[in-house]
Amino acid sequence: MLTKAEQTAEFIIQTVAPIFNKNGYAATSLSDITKATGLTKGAIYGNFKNKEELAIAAFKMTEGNMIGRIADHQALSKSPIEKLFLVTDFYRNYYNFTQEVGGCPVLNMGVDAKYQVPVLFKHVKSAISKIQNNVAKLIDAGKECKEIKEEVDSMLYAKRLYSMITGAIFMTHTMEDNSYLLETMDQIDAMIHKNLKR
Amino acid sequence: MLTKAEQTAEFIIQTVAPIFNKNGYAATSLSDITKATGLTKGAIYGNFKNKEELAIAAFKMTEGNMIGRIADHQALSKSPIEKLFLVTDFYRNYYNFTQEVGGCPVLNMGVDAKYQVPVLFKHVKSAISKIQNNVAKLIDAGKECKEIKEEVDSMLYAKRLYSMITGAIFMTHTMEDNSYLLETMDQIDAMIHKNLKR
DNA sequence: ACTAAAAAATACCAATCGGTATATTTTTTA
DNA sequence: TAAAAAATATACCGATTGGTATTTTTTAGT
Repeated sequence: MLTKAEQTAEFIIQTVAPIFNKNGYAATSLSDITKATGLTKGAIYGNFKNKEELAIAAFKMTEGNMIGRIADHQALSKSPIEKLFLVTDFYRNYYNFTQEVGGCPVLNMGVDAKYQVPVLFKHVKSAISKIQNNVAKLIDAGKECKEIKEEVDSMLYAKRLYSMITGAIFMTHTMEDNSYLLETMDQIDAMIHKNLKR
Repeated sequence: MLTKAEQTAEFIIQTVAPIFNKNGYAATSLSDITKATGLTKGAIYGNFKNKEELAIAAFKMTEGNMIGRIADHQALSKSPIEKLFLVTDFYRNYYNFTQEVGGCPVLNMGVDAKYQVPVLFKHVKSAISKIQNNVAKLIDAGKECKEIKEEVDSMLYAKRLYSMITGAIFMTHTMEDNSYLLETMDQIDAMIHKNLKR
């Protein structure tokens, strides 16, 4: 059973995560946080050391949730190459998904935290590495079960894939046009068929 | 001849642009601005209505400068398809180029201004449109002089191209790894050769 | 060189910032 | 159910925020 404090901490994180994600670290004030949660500074600082720690906790929660959802979606197939297609399939709905959390946390915090919140920025980098490594492992697994060409550079394609995805996320969010995301996923699927599939 | 005020305004913009670009709008304070310029608030507010107007002026300057450099680089060839290759060539050096100005203004401000500074955000969107339209026009010109296949959707490819570029910019900046940019430009060049070239 | 106008510096404003010490309330345990 | 402990609220802190009114300095025209 969760203690009261654990419940409150979780509630604060859930409430505050989209605010940090939308507005960025500096533009999110303690009064934004107390207003949104209906709690006072006492409750906030009783559960978190300071604003930075809260922002990091919020990012980690959103990131974990996101990675969890990708993993769940990948579980729909046993085949590595099919899991790859399920990744693009996941990102096809990413515009809707990110509306609830106020945009892509990796993109937003990658830009926002870089010169402002170095510790948070490290978490962003490690989130990117996680996702990329997941894709690279998928490609390697695909090689082993003869679905994917032996000669493909798995890390190169993992980086290509995630770079294209991130670009599409930025473009659909700033141009408010989902076609970037959809188009890019088609493009990636074609790339998988042409360059990876054996 | 420029008046004193015009000189000062220009100096302020030049000094302040990289700061806004790095730190974002909210995280750039008036004291950051006065400290960097060596001027006082009186001088700042004598030349700009408020912080927002200054941030917009700074973005427009950096954006104009960037677009100007792309245009200059494109001028190295008369051939539309060669100009396309010169675009990727430009972005191959983008990591160095953006170090001086503190990152990519379109990416940084696109993320930063979205929920914070709507007017600035509009300028970002229009900057993206400008670049994309430039690429689309290049493709159209390439069709007319029989360098590029008649059937290619020029706007589709312009969007693809810029989306990939932006993704690469984000990735090299946050992972601090220039290979994303270089790799993506190779990938785009290959795409031009395979899908666009006649 | 003198003067009018423009520009920049100074001094100030209320509001808000992140954070803390203390008091009060709520929860847990005996 | 009473006491101890945990959690939350209150009240406050100095520093900083963006912005303005006023004074001083600098520039430009004659």
